[in-house]
Amino acid sequence: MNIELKHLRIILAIHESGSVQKATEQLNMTQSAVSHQLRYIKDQLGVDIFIPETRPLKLSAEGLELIDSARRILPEVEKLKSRFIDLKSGQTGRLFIAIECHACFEWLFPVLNLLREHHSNVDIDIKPGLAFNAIEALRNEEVDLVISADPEKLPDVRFHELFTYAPTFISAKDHPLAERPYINAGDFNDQTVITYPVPVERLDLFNQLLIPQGIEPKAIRQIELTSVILLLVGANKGVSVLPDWVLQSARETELLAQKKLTKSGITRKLYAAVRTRDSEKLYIETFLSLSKDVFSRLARPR
Amino acid sequence: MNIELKHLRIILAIHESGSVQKATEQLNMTQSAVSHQLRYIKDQLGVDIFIPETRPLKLSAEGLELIDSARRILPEVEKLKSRFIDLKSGQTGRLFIAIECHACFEWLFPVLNLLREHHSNVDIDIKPGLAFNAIEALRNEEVDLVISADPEKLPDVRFHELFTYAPTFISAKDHPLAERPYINAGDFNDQTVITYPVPVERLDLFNQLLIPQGIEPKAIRQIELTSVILLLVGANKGVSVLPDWVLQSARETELLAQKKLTKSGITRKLYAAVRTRDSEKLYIETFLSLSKDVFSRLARPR
DNA sequence: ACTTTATTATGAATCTAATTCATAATTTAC
DNA sequence: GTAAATTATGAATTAGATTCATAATAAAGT
Repeated sequence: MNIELKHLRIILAIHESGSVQKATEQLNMTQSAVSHQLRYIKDQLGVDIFIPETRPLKLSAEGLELIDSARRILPEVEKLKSRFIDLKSGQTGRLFIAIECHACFEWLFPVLNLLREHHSNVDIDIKPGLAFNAIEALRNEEVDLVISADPEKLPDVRFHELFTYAPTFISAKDHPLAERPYINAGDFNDQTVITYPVPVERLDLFNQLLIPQGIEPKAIRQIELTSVILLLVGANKGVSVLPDWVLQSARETELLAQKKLTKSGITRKLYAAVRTRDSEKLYIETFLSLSKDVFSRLARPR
Repeated sequence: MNIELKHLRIILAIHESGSVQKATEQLNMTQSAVSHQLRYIKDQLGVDIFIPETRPLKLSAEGLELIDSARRILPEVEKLKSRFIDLKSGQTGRLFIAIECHACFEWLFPVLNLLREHHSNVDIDIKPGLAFNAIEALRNEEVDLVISADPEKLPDVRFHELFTYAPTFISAKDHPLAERPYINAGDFNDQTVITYPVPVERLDLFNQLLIPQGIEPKAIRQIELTSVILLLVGANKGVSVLPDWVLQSARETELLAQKKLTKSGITRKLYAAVRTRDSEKLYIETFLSLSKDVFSRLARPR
C-alpha cells in the first residue's frame, strides 16, 4: 500500500471544493489526471473512497476517514515547509558559537543579548570546550560560528573581519618596565605573567611574540576573570598582556601602566568564521553588524 | 517546494541506519537511486540536509529538523494505512442500520448487543426516519444495512435472506372471527385494525392483502408497543396482524385467537440488504449469523 | 421517458520523473 | 600513500504521471 501526500491533497481538494471538476483548478491538474490518480488511490487503499455512480462524487464512509487523516497530516507538512523557508532565509535557525579568544566574552555577551532581541526564533548558545579545533567543529556542524584570530583559506568556511585590536602590555605603575617606551620579548624573561586559563599557544603574547623568539617567562599564573587579572597586576603580582579594548573598557586601570609590544606595536584582527553556505543567513548578518557596533562602543571608553 | 512522504522515509532511514549504504536495504532502493533522491530533496528544501564531504553522511542542523518532522508525520501515515487494512477486512467500520419492518426491533436489539461484544471497533447504530426509501439511503452510504421484506435485483446491493415468517391474524378469543379456520381480506371490512404507527403500505396486511383487493377496514388505530397492541386486541378493542414470531415470543397471548391469512396462509421473508462491496466484511457476516441465531431462539417460545 | 447538460472514466500517446548501471570522485582507515 | 568504503554523476532505461480525445454515466430539464 503506497500513499503519498499528493494523494491526500487530491482527496482533500475534492472534498472541500465539492467535485473533481472544481478541485482540478486548485490542484493545477486536468480532470483526467485527477481521475487517474483517484483510481490509483482506490487501488492502493483497497476500498472505495467515493460512492460510485454519484455525480458530483461524494465521499464514502471510508473516504471521510481519509479526510480526517489528511487534515491531521497535511498541516504538519506545511509547517515543515515554512520552517525550511525560514531556515533558509535565516529567520530561524541555530547559532552555536565557539570562541578561540577568551577575552571575547566581554563583548560577546552583550552582542548575544541584542541578537536574541532581534531573532527570538534563533537558538543561540556558546559552546565551550572545543576552542582548540573550533574550525573543525564548524565544518562538522557542531557549532555555527567561530570567533578566531587565525583566518584560513578554506572553500567551505568564510572569515568575516570584525575588528582590529592591539595586544597591550600592562604592569603596575611602579613596576621597572613601566618606564620603557615599549616592551620586547626579552623583557619577559624574568617576569611572572598572568594569563587566562587557556593553553599558552592560544594567547597573543605567546603565539605572536614569545614562542617565535623562544622565550619563556619566569612563571605563568592563570586567572579566569579579567578584573582579577587587573587587580593582581596593579598589586605588582605580575605583568600581563590584554587586548587594548579590554583595558579601555575596564574600570580598574588607574594603577596600571600600558605599553605597546615591540617598537612597532603588535596588532591583530578578530574574525567571525561561518560556513560559506550560512553566510547570507539573516541572523549571521545581524550578528556581524551587532558585533561591530558593540565593539566600537566598548573601545571608546567613558 | 515539493516534499513527499517517500523523501521523509529516505531521510529517516539514512539517519536511523547511519549511512546511505545501509539505508538502501530497508528502502529497497539502489545506492544510486537514493543519492539522486537526496539531491532532489536538497534542491527542493533549498538547504543542505547532510554535512557535505563527510562519510558516512551526517545530518546537518537542518537535517535534524527534517527528522523531527518525519517522526511526527510518518507514524500518522502508518496509522492511516493500518486503519484502511482494518476497514477493508471488516475489523473496524461503521454499521448504520435502517429497518423497514417495525416489529424487527424485537430481535434487532439483542443482535446488536451481541454484535457489539464481537466487534467493539465497529460503530453500530440504528438510523430511524428513512424507512420509506431505505435502499436509496443504503446506496448513498447514509446507512450500511437495511432490514427489508422487498428484495430488488440491483447490481450494487445484495439481499441476504434472514428468515421466513407468517403475518398472522389475532383477535380476542370471544371475537366473532375467532371461530374461522382462516381470515380473508373481506373479513376486515367492518373491523378496527390496530397497527404500528407507520404508513399502511408498509404493513404486510395492507400491502399483501387489503390493498391488492381494494379493501379498507372500518378503522385503523396506531400503537407503538407490541405488548400494548396485544393487550388492546385481548380487550376486544380491535384486531391486528403481527409476525408469527412476535406472537410466539410474547407473553400476553393467552386471551388471543391466532389465525392464518387466506386459506393457504401468507408467508414473507426478511432480508438484510448491504452494498455488494461490503458483503465480505467480517462484521456484516457476523451480523447475518447472529440474526439467524437470535431469531431461531425467539421463534421457539418458552 | 427522452434529451440535454454536467461530470467522471478510459485508453493510447506523450511527457516527466525515478531508477539502474557503470564508473568516477571522495573520504576514511590502515 | 594506498586500499577500502562510501557517495556522486551521467547516460540509458524503466516506470509513473499527465494529456488529449472521447466514451460513459448520472442528474437535470422538457
